[in-house]
Amino acid sequence: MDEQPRLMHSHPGHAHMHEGTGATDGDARKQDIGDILQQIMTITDQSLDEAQARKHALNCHRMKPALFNVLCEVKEKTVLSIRGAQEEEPPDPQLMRLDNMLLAEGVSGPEKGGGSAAAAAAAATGGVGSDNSVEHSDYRAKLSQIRQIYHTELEKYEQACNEFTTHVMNLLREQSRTRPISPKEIERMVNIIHRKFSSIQMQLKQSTCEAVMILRSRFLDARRKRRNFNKQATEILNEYFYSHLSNPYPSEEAKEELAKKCAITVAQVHGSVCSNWFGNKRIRYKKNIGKFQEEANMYAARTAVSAANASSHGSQANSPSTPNSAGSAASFNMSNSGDLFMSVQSLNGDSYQGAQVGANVQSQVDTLRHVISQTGGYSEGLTASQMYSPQGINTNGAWQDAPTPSSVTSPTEGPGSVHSDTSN
DNA sequence: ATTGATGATTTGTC
DNA sequence: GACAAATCATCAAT
Repeated sequence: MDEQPRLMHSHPGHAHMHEGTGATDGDARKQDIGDILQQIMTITDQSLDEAQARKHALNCHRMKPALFNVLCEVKEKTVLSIRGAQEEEPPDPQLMRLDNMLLAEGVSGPEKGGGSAAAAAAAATGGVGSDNSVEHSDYRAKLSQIRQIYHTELEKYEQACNEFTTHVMNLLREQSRTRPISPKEIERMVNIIHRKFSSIQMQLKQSTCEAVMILRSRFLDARRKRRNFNKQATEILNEYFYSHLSNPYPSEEAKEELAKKCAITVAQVHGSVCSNWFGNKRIRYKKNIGKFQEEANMYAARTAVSAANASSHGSQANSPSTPNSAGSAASFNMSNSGDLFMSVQSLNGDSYQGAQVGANVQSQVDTLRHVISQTGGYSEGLTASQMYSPQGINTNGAWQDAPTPSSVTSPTEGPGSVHSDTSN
């Protein structure tokens, strides 16, 4: 600013002739610019009170009502056209999809902290599948983290949206004093704002969905990561399987019981693991019985022992001298087993003695039958077909229609390379 | 690295 | 919904 005078005075004698006009003219212009700059510099200070004053002045202007009416008329015409162009847009399918997914994943939707806590507690007290439940809780922790972030962000957006909306509405209301603004227009504006914010929300939802998907792929899909059952678990399952060989379909309760006994992972929900196991076992056993012969013998023998021991408690005066499986099994000849079987049938059918008793005996019979078929394998087909009538014992023809253990192999040649199984 | 065993999932049927 | 069958994917021994 103070350069101007210096500039002026630095060349005093240069332009003699035009000194008068030129100097005064330039001086004035520069003074104007200076004023303008000054105004610009102070405009922020003015804007608050001075603008308010001006606005007030305008509102009080005598021409104002007339002008306002004119504006209203103009507006009337344009609003019509605007109203025509304005349409209700349906809910975005993309957004709906995201919403549904978030709901399904438990990110949005009702808080279920109590539920998950209860589940965790149950898993803990159940004492089963420590590693899997740990994995699961890890997953849940991550999920709830995502959930929390999502909610705080959403809330932030919501708040910002509301703030902005009220701000705009105030502004519009204020302006409506000087220019005609219908409530409809305000509403429209609010809609526009909401749409903008919802598009931001959609981005949030999108990224949340992505995060959840990644989490899923890292944890839940890792459920495919196989952990072999421990020996004890397989043993228990095998025991059940081979002692119910004629009908290896454990009931819900049985499955639950087995799952509990096996202490297999938390995935035992609804005994699905058991179902898997029995499904696999059935199919694989049936597919290649020879391969399972040894195992079958082992378990059959083992359960036969316990069965024999158990029954020796009662009327059956079996000497406890030899807990040898072969011995006890061999002690039953064919007719005997048949009788026993028949008695079991009648017992099952007639009496209310309690399901467990029947099932117990039944499993013993299964086991014994198996052992007998193994030990007395020399008379093959005849014995097998005569020994028990499969149709009678099981309600499910499918399993029994498949090759029966007794009729297929003899133990000596069984395990190794009996069947040239092209099936595998 | 290969391979058999095995738990889990998918697909189709009833 | 349960099951069988096929298939996938991993484990574990070699």
